Amino acid sequence: MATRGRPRTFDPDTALRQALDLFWERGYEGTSINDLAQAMGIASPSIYACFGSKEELFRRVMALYGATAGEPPRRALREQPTAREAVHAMLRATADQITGPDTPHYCMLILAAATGTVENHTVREFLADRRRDMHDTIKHRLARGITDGDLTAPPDTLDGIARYYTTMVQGLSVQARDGATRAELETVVSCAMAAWDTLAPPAPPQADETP
Amino acid sequence: MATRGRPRTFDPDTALRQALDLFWERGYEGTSINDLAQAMGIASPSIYACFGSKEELFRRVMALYGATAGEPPRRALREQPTAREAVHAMLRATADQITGPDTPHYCMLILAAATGTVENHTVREFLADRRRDMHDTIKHRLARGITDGDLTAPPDTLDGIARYYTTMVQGLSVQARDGATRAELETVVSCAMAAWDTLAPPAPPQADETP
DNA sequence: TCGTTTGTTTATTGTTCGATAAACAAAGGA
DNA sequence: TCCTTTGTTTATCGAACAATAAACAAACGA
Repeated sequence: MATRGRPRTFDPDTALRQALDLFWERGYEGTSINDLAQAMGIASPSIYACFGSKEELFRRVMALYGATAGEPPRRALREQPTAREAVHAMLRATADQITGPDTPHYCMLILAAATGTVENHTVREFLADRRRDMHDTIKHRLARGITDGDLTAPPDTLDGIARYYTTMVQGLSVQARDGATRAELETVVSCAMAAWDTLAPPAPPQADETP
Repeated sequence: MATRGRPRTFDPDTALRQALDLFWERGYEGTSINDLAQAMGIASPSIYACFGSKEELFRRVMALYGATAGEPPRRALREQPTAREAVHAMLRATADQITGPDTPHYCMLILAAATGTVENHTVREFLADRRRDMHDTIKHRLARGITDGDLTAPPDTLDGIARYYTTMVQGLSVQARDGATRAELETVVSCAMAAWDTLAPPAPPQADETP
């Protein structure tokens, strides 16, 4: 049972990318179905047939956003050899991402639905959940630093340090939204990293390592 | 020419406070005129007669917000004796403010209109202007620290340091919105202050300093 | 070819949006 | 006592909102 019925005249992935562009620019509530239909090049019934509802479309869009724009900071966190380098690279990747020439200057996850009507509460909480995931991801990376031996912070401080750098990422998004340049964000990142050695002193004798 | 015509049956200041409560909860676009009329206890034509339009009402509300909720952080910045204490107290006052028991857990200035429809662009820029004022205010306080002799940072780093602490304040708002407690914000503030001595070494022969 | 299935097109649905017109009410000035 | 002024009340305005019903179109299986 493969292809019964009239074939679709548009590519859902392409349409999703076009929806992403518009949601990114105007946020969830600032984007109407009519605007979306026009940007996606289809009529509104096709949106509902393919994606279900405005909220479901937005969730699909956010998945795409996470897999594309959200990937560089996450990769930095994952691939850098030490916790310090990982956090630093993540902050720089974030600064890059939110000052790109072809996209709005902020992180969708943070500003696309911060406040709004009562009826859209579930959408805001959906984004809030993803933001809380950011904190967990950073915290786990710090814990890995302890396991790897490149980080010697007291384990009970990890949550606070992770929250501190999460807060930085979220603040950077507001800064970029308000017109801060990439260079200005770099100074902020440098300040944020200046706290590192106080918060997490480097491991003293790093001679022999790697079992 | 004093009081001609029918006297007003409501107190504009009280109505403004009630409008503040609702705008604070739902943001600019999330709050409708009907909602406002109900919360203010008057009919919508009275809103227009007294305040002009939704946008003008919101600007009045934000002035009230700045004079009330916005005052403690500003006062901390103004009244603390050293730049370091001023910034630290400002961060703590901000954390207090955005985790209060009777108000939404975020700063209106930062999250009440982050994204939205094209037609409300002027409202978003109005808030963005006020946020840029935050940066200027902090920067001037740092400059005063140099004049007062309690701060020995290179003058060309003041903008970056000010932007760093502005970014912190803005990030804290997102954290509180997502449910971070006052205690959790305190750990973030501590981390933020850990960067201070690296960024701005304390003046050597200065008498006082209180941890 | 014909019936079934699926997608698109067209035309709306009822609701809510910000904002007003018109009628009515309460005050001062003459 | 009118007349003017100002505010409230009532009833909307046209536009935009998210979401659909119904009619039409294009594919497959038989």
